[in-house]
Amino acid sequence: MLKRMELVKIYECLCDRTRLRILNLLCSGPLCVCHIQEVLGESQVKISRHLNYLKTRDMVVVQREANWMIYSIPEKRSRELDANLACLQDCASEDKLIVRDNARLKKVRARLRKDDSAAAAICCGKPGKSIKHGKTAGASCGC
Amino acid sequence: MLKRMELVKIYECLCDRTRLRILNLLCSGPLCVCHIQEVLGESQVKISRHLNYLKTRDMVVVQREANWMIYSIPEKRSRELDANLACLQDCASEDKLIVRDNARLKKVRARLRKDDSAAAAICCGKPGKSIKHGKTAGASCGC
DNA sequence: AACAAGTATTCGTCAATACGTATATTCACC
DNA sequence: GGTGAATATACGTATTGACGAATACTTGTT
Repeated sequence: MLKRMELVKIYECLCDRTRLRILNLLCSGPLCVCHIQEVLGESQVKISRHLNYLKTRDMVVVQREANWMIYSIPEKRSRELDANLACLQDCASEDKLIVRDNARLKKVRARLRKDDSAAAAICCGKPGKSIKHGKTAGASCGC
Repeated sequence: MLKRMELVKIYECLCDRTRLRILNLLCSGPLCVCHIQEVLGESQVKISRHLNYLKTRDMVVVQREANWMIYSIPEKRSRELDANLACLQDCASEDKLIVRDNARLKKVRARLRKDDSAAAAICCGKPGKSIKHGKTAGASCGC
């Protein structure tokens, strides 16, 4: 009956390790599910479910890009969300796991920047299989 | 098996409305249970249980003062806790309930400062009943 | 239409938490 | 030792959330 206060909603999203890691990643830009999955090393179901949890609480927004769902932190953010994400970014650097995530993400992003088609081969198709995408820009998920 | 990361532990404490309100109050100084109870307008059991939750997670420390248990934010705080409490203080002013709590707390504290014995009559004994405490400093819980 | 890749949902289960009621504990004072 | 005030704990219950396994959905390609 009591409307959950905005702040509590934010903390509910942050109080799970996996969601915390996801939000930390998204702070550096939009990502598709498979990249989040790759960086965190967690199962697809787990990632997807936590993303849904975040989405229903307006902590992230989604946008379809061909086969891929690109998740990101919303452009318009409440002051509370902004402050807490900043705080998270500030504190997260103390945590080993987060640091590792950031390092992995950096590699992934570098890989994507370096070569779009190579990126596609890894991101949007398993290595070893020859998947070619036509229309989609650069044949990558674009995140 | 996985040690809960410090940050998650903090967010777990913050993700409940009542605990959030309690921590907000304690940010302005130590308080005994009955004062927290008075300000929040919640049952004693509820307050006590949430305080215990916070205590077991090292978010608050306790000190007995005669009949009263004085809860406070620990002197030594992790960087994460410091940052998040600051963030909380910053954000909390947006929330009506928190604002109301702060106003009520201000009144309580003013009342305590004004007259120690009067404070005792309200804080540590129900008004109308004549309870006299001897030894305890000022006959109040001292928070 | 069939297929494969990326992602979401359903189902069943298990653990954690929130809360009210009742009861226990601890302390100061008589 | 008994009493009352302040606080904590036990018990029962309802809710929520996390997770794995299996399955469904959506889209682009052939």
